[in-house]
Amino acid sequence: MTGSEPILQVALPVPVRHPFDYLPPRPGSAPPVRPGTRVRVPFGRTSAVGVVVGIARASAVEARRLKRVREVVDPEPLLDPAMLKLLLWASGYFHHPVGEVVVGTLPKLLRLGRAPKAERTVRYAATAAGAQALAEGLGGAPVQRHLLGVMVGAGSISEAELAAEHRGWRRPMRALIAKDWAQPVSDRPDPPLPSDRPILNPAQSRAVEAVEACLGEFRPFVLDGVTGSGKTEVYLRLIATTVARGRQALVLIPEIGLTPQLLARFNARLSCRVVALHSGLSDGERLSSWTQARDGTADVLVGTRSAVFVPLARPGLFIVDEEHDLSFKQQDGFRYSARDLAVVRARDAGAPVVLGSATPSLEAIENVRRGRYHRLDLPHRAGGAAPPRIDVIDLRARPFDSGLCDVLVEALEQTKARSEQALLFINRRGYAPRLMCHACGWIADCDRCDAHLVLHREEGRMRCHHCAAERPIVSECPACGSKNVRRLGLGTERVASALEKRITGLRVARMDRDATRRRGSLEALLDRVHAGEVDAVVGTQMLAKGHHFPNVTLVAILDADAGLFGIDFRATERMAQLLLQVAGRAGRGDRTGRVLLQTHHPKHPLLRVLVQEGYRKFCAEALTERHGARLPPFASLALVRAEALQRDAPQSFLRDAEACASAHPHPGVSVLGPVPSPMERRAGRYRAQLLVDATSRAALQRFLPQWIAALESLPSARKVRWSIDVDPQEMV
DNA sequence: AGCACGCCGACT
DNA sequence: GTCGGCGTGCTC
Repeated sequence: MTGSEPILQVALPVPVRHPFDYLPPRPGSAPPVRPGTRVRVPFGRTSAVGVVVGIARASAVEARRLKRVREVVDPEPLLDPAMLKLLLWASGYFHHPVGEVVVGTLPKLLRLGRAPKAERTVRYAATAAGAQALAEGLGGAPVQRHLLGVMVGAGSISEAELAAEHRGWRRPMRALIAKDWAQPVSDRPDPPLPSDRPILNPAQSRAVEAVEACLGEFRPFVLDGVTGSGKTEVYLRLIATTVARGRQALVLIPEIGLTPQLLARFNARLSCRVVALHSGLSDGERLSSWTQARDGTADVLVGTRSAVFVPLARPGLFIVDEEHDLSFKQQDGFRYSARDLAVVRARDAGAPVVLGSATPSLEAIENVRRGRYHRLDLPHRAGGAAPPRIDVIDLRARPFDSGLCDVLVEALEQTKARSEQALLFINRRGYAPRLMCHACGWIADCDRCDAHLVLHREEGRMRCHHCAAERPIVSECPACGSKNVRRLGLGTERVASALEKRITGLRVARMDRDATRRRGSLEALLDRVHAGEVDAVVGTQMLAKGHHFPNVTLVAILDADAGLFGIDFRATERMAQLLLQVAGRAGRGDRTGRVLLQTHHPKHPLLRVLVQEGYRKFCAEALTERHGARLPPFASLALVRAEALQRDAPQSFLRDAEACASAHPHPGVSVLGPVPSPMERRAGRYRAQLLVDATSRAALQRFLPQWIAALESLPSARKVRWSIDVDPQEMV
């Protein structure tokens, strides 16, 4: 169909792989709508906000079925060509519907059609009278005096900071304002003066100089720095230089609870405007950060993976901290890799990208070997602290109780005697991961998943860690009536309570998702550890991630076996990274640390190489293995997952999918499966998967588009929910 | 994703 | 006789 009017191709937030064609709002009249502009369009029986992604001269849809754009939302395109290009590229590469990518990654308020707007943050400051009243110790309730003190100390304070000081701050603030002791101040604060810069060590200087020499051109760097070697300091210098040259920096960080600490450090050190984007923000705050980054009123954007989709007015530097971290890959819906997209963005923008980690991913290491990425080493801990000693403890030869062997107990007692602290790592929350009848072998299982229920003693419940199921704890076997029901295995709760019994006076804290669920409880726990009110912390993954505990000199990994025999080919890589990240918590400051690693497999080759020869050697061996097995980074994978309430539906769909692939073979592409997922039933649904193995990204991307089109028209596809995961990180 | 249409069970 | 269950199909 060819018409005289242009056709607007509009991405709408629906799971449909193509954009929808519309006619412009008024024939001829209004200025032409450019790509990147939001429009409100009639859609089915309702209306929707979408983004114009292209303009065509003709449409494949019959002219009489074309509707007209109802309203142009943006006077100027919301998304610049660079961001639109990235989004369309991501939609194509990860094979996710264009509307869910282009519209779905916008902040909620923009999705709803609101104008981009930098929220004016309201701040409060003490008046001169207030400061005087405080100095003279004049009346006022304790909370009022506290808030007054904070305002006098900090100059001014935002609503968010006030909420952190005191939850019900509004009423006392009103009282202070009524007495003319405080007043709202409208404008944003002046950027703080940078505090003193630490002197860089030679390795840090070399890293900074190497990247600075490339500002203004695309160059990927891997900043390989052991824990405590001062990677953040390198970032700060690079950001300062970038901003001084009039450019912006984007810093991606993993999804962990220490964004506020990192932001505080950035704010204290950078004399420019830093905004954040993470899960703790309100919709208004998200819109504000987005707008400031896009308009260039902010110089630095620090955020978790979704921040990779925020436009920048003057992009100059991209940083991905802890690039090996899994949280950069979205695990549902639009399964993108923020780390890889940051590299694509840097290339498009002609800017350097720095991928930092103490334990770089095998992909990053291989890219260095091929000369595509440039490696920067920070081999020494800042301040010259010695690396921790790692002792492998053979559990086979030794009695141990609740995960605590004699060597560990003794080490804990010595640590406490020296008034130092210990971290104990166990990758399972709850009290015991199984409840079993000793008489008949019955085990408490989830009804809806292929998983055991985990006993949570404090709550008095058994909970499934894969769905919402929970039940009260039974003391009698429901199968045979025996009272001999035993709690098997270890979780953080059990280890913590065993520790308290075993070592009298030991002050134990727990750090896992259960213990830190409440807002602010993680911060409170960290404060207690820093204040020395805790001798030992028992925790999960969370412990591994970047918290600074200067007084910790002992780290124990209670069950190093868990990751040695995983089904996922990446299990050992993950295990190695986790071990080193946890071990990195030991011995900061001027004290040497010690790491105890409990295992039943002390001779396991992974442990031996890792402990005796280090991460580099481990990676070299792992890469040799991957090369032999033709696995990533020497191959490119995609995973099709399917799930359904009927047991056979996922497998029969995937068998049809496999048949489609075999009917049209592609060079360099093979399809393996289908196989049931490692946990076949989850939340009441049966799941299966099909692996696509290609010799290269190019081969994979040549194969996928037409194959996916074929899958969409399979009758068996309508009996399942299916999705495709390009470059899958987890095979679950 | 919404939101309809469309045929089969328990209620006024 | 209706209200409503969620299977199936479409949205330019």
